[in-house]
Amino acid sequence: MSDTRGYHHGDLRRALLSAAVQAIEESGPAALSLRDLARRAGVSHAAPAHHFGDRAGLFTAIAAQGFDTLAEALTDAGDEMLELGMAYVDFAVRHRAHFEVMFHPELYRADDAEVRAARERSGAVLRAGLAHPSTRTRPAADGRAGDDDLAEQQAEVLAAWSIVHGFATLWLAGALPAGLGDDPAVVARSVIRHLYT
Amino acid sequence: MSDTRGYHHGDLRRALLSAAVQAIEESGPAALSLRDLARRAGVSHAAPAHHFGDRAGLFTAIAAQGFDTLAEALTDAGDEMLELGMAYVDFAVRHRAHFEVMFHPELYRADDAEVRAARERSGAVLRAGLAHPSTRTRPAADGRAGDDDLAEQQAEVLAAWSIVHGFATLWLAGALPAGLGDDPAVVARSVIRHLYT
DNA sequence: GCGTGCATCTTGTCAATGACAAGATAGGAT
DNA sequence: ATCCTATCTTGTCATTGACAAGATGCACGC
Repeated sequence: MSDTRGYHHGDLRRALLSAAVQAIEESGPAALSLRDLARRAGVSHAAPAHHFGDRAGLFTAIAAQGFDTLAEALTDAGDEMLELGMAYVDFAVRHRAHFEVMFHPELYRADDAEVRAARERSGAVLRAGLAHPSTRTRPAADGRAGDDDLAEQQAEVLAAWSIVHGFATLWLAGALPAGLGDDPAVVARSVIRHLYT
Repeated sequence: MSDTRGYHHGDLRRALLSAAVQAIEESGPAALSLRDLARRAGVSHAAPAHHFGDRAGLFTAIAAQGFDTLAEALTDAGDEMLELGMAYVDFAVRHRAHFEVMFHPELYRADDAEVRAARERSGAVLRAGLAHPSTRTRPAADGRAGDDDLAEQQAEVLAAWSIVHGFATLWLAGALPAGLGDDPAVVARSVIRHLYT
């Protein structure tokens, strides 16, 4: 029952999460008020506490959901660097609220089990995709696979992650100069390509 | 007089700014409390309002100060891409509080005159440095300087800005995997180099 | 059928906060 | 000396997060 009437809401947790995401998209995580959420859902001011404990608990749930969705989106994107990067930016823009919460660990309990698992999942997809031979800038032609190569590969993942994360963050912050159009994907593509000559 | 006693503080505005920066470094901008600042400075709870109006006013002052300091740091870094990028990351890490406020425009009045001027200053330094011929990946060997070239150059600036901003953000968020050491400069250098083969 | 246990939600309360209003103080200009 | 005004204080209000205690009703056992 997804009905919202009566003493028992029926699906309050989901309703609160959804309202929270919408509220965050409107005015950012800092402005989120538990009492406002309760009002939006039509329940009493203390109802959210039962499902999330406190504010940090709510953000923790959002972060977990976000890392899960990100892992899914990256998986669907395949293992080409360009597509992976585009998927990352696309996720950030389309799930702005989740994205902003995920990378503000002071808002939630980053050591929460669900969050850790979901984060690890998305991290693994990212690393796997970026480590794929076809996407390497230098395909390790010398055959050696020593420590240098490992460190090099890690730096490569970091560079790729940095550029897409940076672009997404700057875009969301409205820090980029005007005149780039309103489609982040178009700009992102030409930016990401710079990492591979 | 930098004394803090008596009815008139003497240098309250500066003291509040300094206390705010320290508080933000400790627990992030969201946790900042004007009343706590007042307590730290030893003044009444309403004293900050006179100098900054409201919370957004305080953040506006911090953002302006931040863009100013950034412009200075980038200017001192010269016009080589690698050094510019390192300076950007260095600024973010050493002035974490300013950096975090600057790129969260929902916290302050982004259209404030001082902020706009300071932001424009730092943006100009960034663009100038990154547009410097010696740092271009492809030095426009064909001689043509058409629209494509302009767009290309802009995308290059965006790519450079994105990678350093992304790295700094991820580092500050503690999102990067452990085992990278504790010196962001070392890692940043090897990350930034990926943008130029 | 029918209690009963427990998750779910409510009401009530408290300290902290941001914002605003009105008044006190002092440093400096005339 | 007097006033003027920036600076700071005291007082107040609505809002919020957190907590405590109680109400409600669904599900399950008998």
